Amino acid sequence: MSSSFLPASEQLQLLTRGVANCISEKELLAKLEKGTPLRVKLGVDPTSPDLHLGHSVVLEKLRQFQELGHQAVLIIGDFTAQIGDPSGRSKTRPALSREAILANAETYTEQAFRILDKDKTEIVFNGEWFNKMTFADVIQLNARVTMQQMLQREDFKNRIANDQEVRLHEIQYPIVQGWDSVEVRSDVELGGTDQLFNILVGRDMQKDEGMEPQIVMCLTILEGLDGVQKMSKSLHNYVGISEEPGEMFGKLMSISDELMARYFLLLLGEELDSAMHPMDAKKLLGEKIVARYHSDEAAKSARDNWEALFSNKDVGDADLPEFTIGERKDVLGVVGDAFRALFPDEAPSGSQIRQLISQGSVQLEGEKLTDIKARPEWTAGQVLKLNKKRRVRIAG
RNA sequence: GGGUAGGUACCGAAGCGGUCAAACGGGGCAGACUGUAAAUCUGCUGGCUAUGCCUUCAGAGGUUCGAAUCCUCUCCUGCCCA
Repeated sequence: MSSSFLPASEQLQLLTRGVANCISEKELLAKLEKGTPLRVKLGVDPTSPDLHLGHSVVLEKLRQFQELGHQAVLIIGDFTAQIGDPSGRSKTRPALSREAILANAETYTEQAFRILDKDKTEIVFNGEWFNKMTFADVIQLNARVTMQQMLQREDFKNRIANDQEVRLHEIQYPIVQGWDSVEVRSDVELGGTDQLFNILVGRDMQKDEGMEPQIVMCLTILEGLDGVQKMSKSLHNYVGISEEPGEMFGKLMSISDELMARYFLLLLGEELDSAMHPMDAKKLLGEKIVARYHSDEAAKSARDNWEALFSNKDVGDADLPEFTIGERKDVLGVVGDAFRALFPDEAPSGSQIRQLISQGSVQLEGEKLTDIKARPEWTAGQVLKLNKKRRVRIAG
């Protein structure tokens, strides 16, 4: 068994690549040298059903552990999700219903296994132990940490400094999450740098229980498409890992050059080739990421299609969703119908559509349609541009 | 429990009887310029069957020709004291 492991020092080198914070490498090396599979914990909150590239950074690291022969322990925080992780938050999180959490957990794991090796992953729900606790147990748990420790956290400190509320259940979060480490007897815990505090609490609790404390491994937080805030669904700056190839590629093409370099590093583990034209580099990034979650062919065609649409403006044979003109033939009606039919999730309001039209965003074969009441001759095969990202082909 | 400051659109924040769908900033969207980059300039940013109509300024009532603005009660939050 142990013979199948790479030498500990080699493993260490691989594992610490791209890691922002490791406490401590020395201890990790010692654990690796034992030659037995390590239990690597990753706690996830099923608060949002869609996994995106931001989550992928840490999942990729976990997979790396798996590849080296270690045991991944994925904790679904069905219980903790009801508290809501206050990390990096300036406000209290809304609590989720039990049903929503379970449904999210389902889609979450399904997506996580696009990255992780399912056969080498142990999945546990932390409700398993927390739901059994009595109030007395909870008090006991709370007795292990001090108020001062909890208040040391950035998030709380900031909120207090800004006269914003901090609710008591929120300061329970690190305690609860830390206890997970004791329950699963983790050797290593992964998380974003914003999880440092939480993970350290787990380490303390293990020590308290007489266990060998877990290694803390924090990965850099991936910025979202805006390049400023962290990638998150609620900020609408994310690329979902199960998004369509074209969608993925398009989103990645809209990022800034600066951010592109970060993505190369954090998502691909590569240094950006500065000799490359930024545009080409970005296309390469897009292709590689699409290839990772779909296929090489999908990546190639996403790129070709994108280039046809946006670079060459040769819309002729680009692959576009087809829209069949309905009852309404006026510009306002057609644009509204097209959004509702093909992009219902992002359909703008009537007023917003009016704006798109009057501001020249809506174009038929490159010609701006600025009159909402106009009734152009809609001909099959023509390309109607709705907004910056969306175009449709008029169906016959 | 006492005192005190507050609750305004996506966020921050003005407004304190009419000219308020509500200044300003951020964010977002759109156009020009580009590489669907950045920077810059410009416009827009409650909804609708749209030269008008409807619903908003924590909630419920009230005063008034007229309220985000005044009064009453209720709910919520910060800070100080206990």
